[in-house]
Amino acid sequence: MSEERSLNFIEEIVEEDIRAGKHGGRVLTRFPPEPNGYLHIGHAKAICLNFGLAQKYNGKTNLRFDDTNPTKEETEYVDSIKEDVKWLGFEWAEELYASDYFDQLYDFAVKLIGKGLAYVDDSSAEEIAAQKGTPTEPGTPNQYRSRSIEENLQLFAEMKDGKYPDGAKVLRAKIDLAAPNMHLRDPLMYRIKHAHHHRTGDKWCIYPMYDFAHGQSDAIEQITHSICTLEFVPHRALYDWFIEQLEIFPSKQYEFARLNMTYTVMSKRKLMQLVNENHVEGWDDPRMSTISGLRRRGYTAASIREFCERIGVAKRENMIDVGLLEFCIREDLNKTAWRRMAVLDPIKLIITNYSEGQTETMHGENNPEVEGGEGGRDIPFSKELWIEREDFMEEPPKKFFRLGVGLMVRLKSAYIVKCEGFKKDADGKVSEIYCTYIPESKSGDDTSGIHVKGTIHWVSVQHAKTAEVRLYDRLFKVEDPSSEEGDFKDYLNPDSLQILPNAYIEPDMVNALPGKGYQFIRKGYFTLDKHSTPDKLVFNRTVTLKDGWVKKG
RNA sequence: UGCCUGAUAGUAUAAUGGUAGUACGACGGUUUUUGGUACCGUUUGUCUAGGUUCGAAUCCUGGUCGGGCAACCA
Repeated sequence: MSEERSLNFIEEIVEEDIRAGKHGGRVLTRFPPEPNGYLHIGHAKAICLNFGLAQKYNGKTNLRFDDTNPTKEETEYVDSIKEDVKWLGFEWAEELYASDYFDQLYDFAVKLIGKGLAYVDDSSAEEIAAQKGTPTEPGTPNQYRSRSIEENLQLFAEMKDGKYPDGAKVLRAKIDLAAPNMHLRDPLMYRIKHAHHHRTGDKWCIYPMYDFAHGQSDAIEQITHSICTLEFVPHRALYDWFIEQLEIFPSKQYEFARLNMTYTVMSKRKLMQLVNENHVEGWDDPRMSTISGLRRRGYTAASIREFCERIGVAKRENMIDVGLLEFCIREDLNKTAWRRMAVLDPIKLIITNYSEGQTETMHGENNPEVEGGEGGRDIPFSKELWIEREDFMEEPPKKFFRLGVGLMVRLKSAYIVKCEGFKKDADGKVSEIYCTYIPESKSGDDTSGIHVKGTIHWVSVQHAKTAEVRLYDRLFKVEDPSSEEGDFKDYLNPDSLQILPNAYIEPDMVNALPGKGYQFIRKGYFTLDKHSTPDKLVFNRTVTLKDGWVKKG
């Protein structure tokens, strides 16, 4: 197959570089998360991009933790990030940390001071902000800007040695206070933070800023293509400036548009708020856009990779319909999930002409999408069955292919039945449905000659097992909660989780495997929740089946 | 008022001066022991005004609209 697939703009850059013999054709990318939260589907896009690029062009990818702010970073996050990247199916060449380079970064800073390109500033944060000017007015230099190299060297060493409290001094690059690009107006390189670092402990009390750590780390690792999101475009000039002045490996930064998805939020800050304020059960709540949440919900790694492939990579702002993610998981699960029957909202159906106490064993295949069905399982059948309440109507409309008095349906993998009547309880609610079955219509051995439009699922009352089933809906009521008036949490969907404590499942489901997807026929795809136990089975609905039946009138 | 970016069906994404294509969605149909799947079909698009050219989504100029930038965050 030589199916021609078009390249995205980053692949074009890489191919051009390879063609030009840049770096001897070597490709080395990196995925550089800050370990201050859990990874979400937006990170998955970056992961697939970075690792995918390396795979495609015989390169490698480093996993580098951008841990330059000790007050926000924790080992718990490091561990979850590694787990998520692995689960997505990628292997990094090296596991690295920006904090591994603190000594080297310190030397880089000394070098810049020595070149007269950095100075220690005693101003407060407010003063520095004020002196930076505004986008339309240039900044103004202060008295510290003209300190001698010797004085700067000494002061910076003292900063490192812990002689000053937090905020007393910073190290700044001496570039241009009138630069149109605000990031070039003498940006901060180091700040004092007497804080414990999750890896370097108390060794340091000064920590480099992002701009004086990221590009330098890229250069140290000899990253060829440093890919990040659009908000870093204005940082690129600084990225290049430091590399040039330091005379280190010329890594290049390229930017793509981050992923936005409808009906969710995609920033660690907001996701953390949802967790901390208990709007969700945790970072891995199945409604969260986190990788761990999607995994617990029943999404497969393959479906997420496919999603990242389909959304593409470009430089324009985008808002992806969450429906595309749902399409990807349905497409995957349709081919792999075993079919089972479960009744979520039960009502009893009694077959009046079926003998009391009689049972039969029906057979159902595991997966009709696969040749041979991938084997099958036995399904016990008896006089009393649970069926879905919505599969019966007292006054069915014209195209209702389910039950109503006088209507016939096929019970999946069993007999055709005809509805003869029903009973209501004291509240006027339908409590039992009465049918007769057609003995000649047994599945696989049907000589009745009868053809019905509808097939419904069922579970034998005396053989049914119970399970808790959790139905998830979108977390927010609006497409883009972040762009709405007021707080994004005002737009949370109050009905995003519906718990059904007593659903009936066919007995074979006690053998359900954790991590495997099942299709509850006609209801959707489900998977075992992490809190499920043999005594109390708990299933999460991953996604519904596409519903082509639109009620009319 | 400055600088940086971007603009192609509803949503994404191709077409790299030469027939505007693909996917998801929507709509309609065929098949079906899941109103699922599969298959077939239909629908809708180059922000705008000029210019260059035999020919412009693509190149040039002006405008319009969107996003980002003034954290001791990344």
